[in-house]
Amino acid sequence: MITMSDVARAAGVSVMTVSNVLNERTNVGADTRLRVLEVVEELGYEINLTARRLRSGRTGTIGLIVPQFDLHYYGELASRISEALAPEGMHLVVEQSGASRERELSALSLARLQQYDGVLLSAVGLDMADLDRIHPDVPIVLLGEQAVPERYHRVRMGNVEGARLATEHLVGCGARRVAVLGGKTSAPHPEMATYRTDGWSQALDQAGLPHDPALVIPLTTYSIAEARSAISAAVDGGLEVDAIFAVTDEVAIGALAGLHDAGLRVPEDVQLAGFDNLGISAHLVPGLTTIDPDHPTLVTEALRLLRRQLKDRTADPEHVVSGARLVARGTTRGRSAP
Amino acid sequence: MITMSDVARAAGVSVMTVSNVLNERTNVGADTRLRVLEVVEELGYEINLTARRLRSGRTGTIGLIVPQFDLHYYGELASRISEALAPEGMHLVVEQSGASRERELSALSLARLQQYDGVLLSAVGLDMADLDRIHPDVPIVLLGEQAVPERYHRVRMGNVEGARLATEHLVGCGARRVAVLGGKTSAPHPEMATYRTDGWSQALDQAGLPHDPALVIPLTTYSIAEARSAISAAVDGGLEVDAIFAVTDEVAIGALAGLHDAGLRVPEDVQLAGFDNLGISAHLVPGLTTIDPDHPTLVTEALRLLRRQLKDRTADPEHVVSGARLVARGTTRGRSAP
DNA sequence: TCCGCGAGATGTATCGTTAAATCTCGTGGC
DNA sequence: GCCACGAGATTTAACGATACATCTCGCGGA
Repeated sequence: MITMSDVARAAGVSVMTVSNVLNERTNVGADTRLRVLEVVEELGYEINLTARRLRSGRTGTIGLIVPQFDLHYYGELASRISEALAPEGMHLVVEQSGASRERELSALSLARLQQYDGVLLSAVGLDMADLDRIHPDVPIVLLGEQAVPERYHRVRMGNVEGARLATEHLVGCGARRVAVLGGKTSAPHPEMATYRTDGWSQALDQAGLPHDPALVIPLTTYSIAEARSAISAAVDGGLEVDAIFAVTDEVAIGALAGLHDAGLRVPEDVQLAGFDNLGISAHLVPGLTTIDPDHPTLVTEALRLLRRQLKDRTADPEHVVSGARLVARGTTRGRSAP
Repeated sequence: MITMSDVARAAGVSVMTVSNVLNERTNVGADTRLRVLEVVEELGYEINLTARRLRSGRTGTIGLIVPQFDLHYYGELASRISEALAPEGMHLVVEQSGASRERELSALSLARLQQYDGVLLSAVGLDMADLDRIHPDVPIVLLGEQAVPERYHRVRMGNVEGARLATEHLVGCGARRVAVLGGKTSAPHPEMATYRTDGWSQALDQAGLPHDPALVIPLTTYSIAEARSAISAAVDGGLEVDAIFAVTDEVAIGALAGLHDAGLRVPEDVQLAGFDNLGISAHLVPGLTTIDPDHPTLVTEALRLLRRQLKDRTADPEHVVSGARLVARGTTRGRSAP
């Protein structure tokens, strides 16, 4: 391994001068700078980021912690963030916390957090108390829906509003019995599913429709496979619905398959709406009606909050909520979106 | 920040003893060990991985570099690898190289590679010459299909064989004009698309079917959206086919939508087969016939090759090819898979 | 002539940990 | 009673970079 002192020796200057050149600091003569750069090139020297980090604290790397790589939502999120950071010379690495409280806590250990200049955390397994226990010296922005202590900076979607829009749309398209797939009416701590179920519930109230508890179909992993079998089972079990609000697009994809298994047509027999507006959702057959949570704003805002903390550790925490917009497609019988 | 010497002072021992305790080394008395652990707990001390890495070289972290987070294949890959590493106490972080040569090279800079104990590289933008130029001191295993210098350890799928199986299956189900979506007949360097096109081509030869160059529909990003519009455009342009072999499932999903746009039914008018057996493929409507590249083996073998290099830097390079298996589902008219 | 100044370069201490060498005893063999 | 031995603990010197203080000069002003 070639170090800075190898370069310094070869260029006939001090280590400090090499460091100054590479960090574009002042007080280096033009000719010296050139000589150093030549030698760097010639020896193929590259800086040791570990050493720099230990000494200076800066890493140039942002960490994103997500529950699962293979939920499409997180893949898209990671991709967007990575692209947004690239032009600033920052660099994203993604870790999977595995959706369990235990692994999420381990991903949030000081040891692991220290490795980043900042962390974007999309937690699901942690509750308020866990988050309260963590006092990292690294800027963190929470992405997500669960309740969090005030001191955290945070960006989230307009869950209740979005779910209400989706459900209203289903009702507006003639639905009278709207199930919520992945719904959750009570939980020790509010989270994505409870908020979206609230929105569903509000829309039903507003429309004067009853909400039969049988219409809430719970899920635990929110995977396509689980959603599919849940829907199949529900229909086989005699559940009668004319519409389904799926709490995520991933779940809606499973519902599409499950309804097909049960011999029901979408949207003729049962209408369907999701939430997230995944890239794939526009390309399903039929196209999935869904809620667009305004991904670009989510990303922009999350990075803005992060940069703000990077500049000023004591910046006041901010909670940002992105707007929700309905995207009507083939799984519902309404007119197309504007 | 609390350091080891804070712990040492509080426990009335030397820093080295704390280090010995935390690293479970011998020559520490039982009572001393307990006292140290108590103090660690009490102060909430966590090791500084950066310092450890600088001194010892070990990081406990494996890097996975993929072109795009939002291609479903890579999300699933990352998830599988992450789960496989967890029980060994190793830890996966994923980076996106953005599919461009430039960004891929930057992800492979010594500086970035040094951060990991080992690297799994799923490169697409790099050619043989680029890979030949890189001489990292970190164990690398290449995952993927392009031609690579002999000295690299590598795991890949049975591309040609798989593509042949898929195409044979289509032909066996009565297809006579089989297009290859995402196909590429010539390229400066062989890659995923060329190998799979070769397999398609072999199957046609074997069946005595001509391969009209118009049947090769090229793509550049292999995204769902691109595939969809390519198929729409091809059909609108007068292309007549009774089957499509899509080089990836992602592309097949786009084809499904594109065929629907063109008013063609699957599998009645046009049969369809993909490659990769993504998680979602079983849950499309109709279910996607595809090639299963044996993901578990791919992951197991990749990690085996990595561990082998971790143990012995000079281990002879190995090239592993996983087996391909047809999974017949609703997009083709054959009997179901065994 | 002398001093102050600043550009250009260097020296030194340090970040927090670990490898390797060293020190300190109590014990058992002869 | 002496010495070898090894468990238990400590000391020392890095790992490769950077922050900060310092040094050297040539030059212009008093």
